[in-house]
Amino acid sequence: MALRPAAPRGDTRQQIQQHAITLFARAGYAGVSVRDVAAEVGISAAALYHHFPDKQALYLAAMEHAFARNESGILAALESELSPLERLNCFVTGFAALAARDEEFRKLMQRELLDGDETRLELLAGHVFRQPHAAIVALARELAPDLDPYMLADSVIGLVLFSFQTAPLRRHLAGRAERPERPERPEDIARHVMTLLARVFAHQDSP
Amino acid sequence: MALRPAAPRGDTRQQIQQHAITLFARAGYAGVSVRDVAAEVGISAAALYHHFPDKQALYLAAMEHAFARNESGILAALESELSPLERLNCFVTGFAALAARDEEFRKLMQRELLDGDETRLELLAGHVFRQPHAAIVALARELAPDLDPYMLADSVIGLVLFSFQTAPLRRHLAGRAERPERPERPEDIARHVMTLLARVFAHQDSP
DNA sequence: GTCTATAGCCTGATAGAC
DNA sequence: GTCTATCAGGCTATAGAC
Repeated sequence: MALRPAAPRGDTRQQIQQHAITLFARAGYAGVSVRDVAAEVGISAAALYHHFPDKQALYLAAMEHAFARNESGILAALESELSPLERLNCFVTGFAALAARDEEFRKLMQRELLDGDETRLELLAGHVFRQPHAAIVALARELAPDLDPYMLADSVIGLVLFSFQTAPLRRHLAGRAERPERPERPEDIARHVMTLLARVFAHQDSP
Repeated sequence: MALRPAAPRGDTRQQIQQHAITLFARAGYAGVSVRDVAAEVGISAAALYHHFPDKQALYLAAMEHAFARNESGILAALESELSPLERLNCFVTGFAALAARDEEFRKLMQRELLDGDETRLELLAGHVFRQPHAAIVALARELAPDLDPYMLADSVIGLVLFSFQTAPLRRHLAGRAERPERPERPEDIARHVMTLLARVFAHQDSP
């Protein structure tokens, strides 16, 4: 230790990626300039171009980094030995926690759904959605064989994510007096979603 | 008639708004230049500035136009004299049809949820969400008094919208062989959502 | 690996003729 | 109401010194 001056290592590239994630999540691809990212890192734009060939490559690398850092956590909950409903609960709880914890990740997903070309959608699918989605489809088949498992899987993910998407709109919707100022805790969202889903699955068990 | 040359009236302003909606929905505020809009309309950028003081005002006017043109349709379904569940069904069906019919409108909503400042979120809430949301909250209170009506209202809207949001991701998710090529008809989405919700509400009626 | 400097283009916005 | 011409500044990306 103490061999290196003060802060940085040879990881300028990773630092750039990290700041790029922050800015791209906040303002989107077109809303962020290469200069913006460089300034945030504390280097010149020319220096940044030493690490990435162009803006597109920087963006792609940032996305890959943002998606990869959440890859492991999502799937784990779905692979345990618990009962189907308990596995679903683990996923919903974990996914809500993730969406709350890594807002940049969530916003980048939303932006890709709007702007992503085939390359970037494939990146998003491969790193984030494909495996959990398949696992939830399988779960859906077990829990509600009479429903379309694909649509149901979409719905599960959508129920969790939409609560976060609409968060900025909330205070414009309710009468402030009537609506208590809720901090939108991810546990509350997860519990709500699981309440709905439990009823959906319970229905056919006692028709 | 035949008093006017060929096509245009004094509605250049509206034509600009219409093309602005198209472009802003496709690429977002930062991704569209004033020149882009002008070119699409077939006039110069300077001419456009005769109708709007600056880009921001153009964007706001375009949003207002896009939101206002869908204002009336959304609420109607919720105000009929049908039973609560039937009213909900009318809303879900109508909202899904709207989301499918006016993709620009849907994308602009998504973009505002990501980028909207307080002014623009208030615009979105006032024109699109406030009244239907309140009506669904009231419906939720009737149909499931033991659930949080606000979260439930969010969930209803989210269930419908998320299916459209994730549409571009679909073909990257499923094994093509396993997954039939579905054109994602809004009726199918509405029926699926209502199947889920009917089970949610049925549960307490026969516990 | 970082800098300054700069090329070449695009941007929002304006001036003034018609 | 529309145009051409233009401004000042920002953009991506590169060149070349250190």
